[in-house]
Amino acid sequence: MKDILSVTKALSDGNRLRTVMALSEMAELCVCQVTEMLGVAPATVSRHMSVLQNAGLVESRKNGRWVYYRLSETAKAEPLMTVMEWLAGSLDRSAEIRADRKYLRKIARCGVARYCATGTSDKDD
Amino acid sequence: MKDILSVTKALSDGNRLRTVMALSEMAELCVCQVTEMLGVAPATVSRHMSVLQNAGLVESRKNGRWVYYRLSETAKAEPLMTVMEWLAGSLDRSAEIRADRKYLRKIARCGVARYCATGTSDKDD
DNA sequence: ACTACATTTCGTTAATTGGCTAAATATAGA
DNA sequence: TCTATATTTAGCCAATTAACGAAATGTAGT
Repeated sequence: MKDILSVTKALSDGNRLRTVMALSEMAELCVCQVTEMLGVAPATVSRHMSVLQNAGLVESRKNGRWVYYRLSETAKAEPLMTVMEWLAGSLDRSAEIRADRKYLRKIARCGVARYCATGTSDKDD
Repeated sequence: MKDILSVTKALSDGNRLRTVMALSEMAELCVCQVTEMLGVAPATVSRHMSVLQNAGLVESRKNGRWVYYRLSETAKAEPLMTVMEWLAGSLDRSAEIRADRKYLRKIARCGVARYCATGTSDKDD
């Protein structure tokens, strides 16, 4: 039962839910992008990602100074995918998730490295 | 997003997860049966049931002194059912859930009213 | 080696939560 | 009405957790 609980607990936090939804949109995100999206401290994001990773929901890939997270193969495989799809379906109507999506597209446009290096935020545009 | 969070939060506690699994087995259970199964105070069970009810996962029916809880129609309808099935599939291999099932059959045998009235437990048989 | 930056780990704090007991509420039966 | 039982609510306490800042770790470039 512990395995299941680690998954349901991982999905029981709003910021982690937003992150999972973002990853189902963007395929891959580095910590600094998620940090920007959520508007919390990098250390906080790092802990959230490790919770998601321990639950088996995401996998990571290191590239230089950056660590990219993506939905895990397990999470994309049945039957966990049905859960993800259910979340996606229900959350499509969420204003918060919609705002995240729009913002993520903006982040993606300026490129990860450039964004991280400058640290500038266009969130209030 | 609050709706989704209320569901994932409801499922992020071990005792509530055990209760949901029990309800997917037994169709209906009164608070005292769940109390016996979980081995916690009745007040604690009552609070757990209200969390599940607020999340829309269970519905209740009052009969005399007893309140029976069952999985809600919403919970049994798609797409939430896929989540429940996923939980069921994954938890089938859980020793804790198996023990609960066995114990619930014993509770069911002696009848709800009789069980609640006597308050005797056969848990250690 | 030194600097700069991304990420993680550590230590602390405030908020949340699951548990209990006690008290309140509701119902069945003497 | 009075008693017994089932459930809920309220109040409290201990454990968990999400957040932060500071410090540590790791990597790229000078």
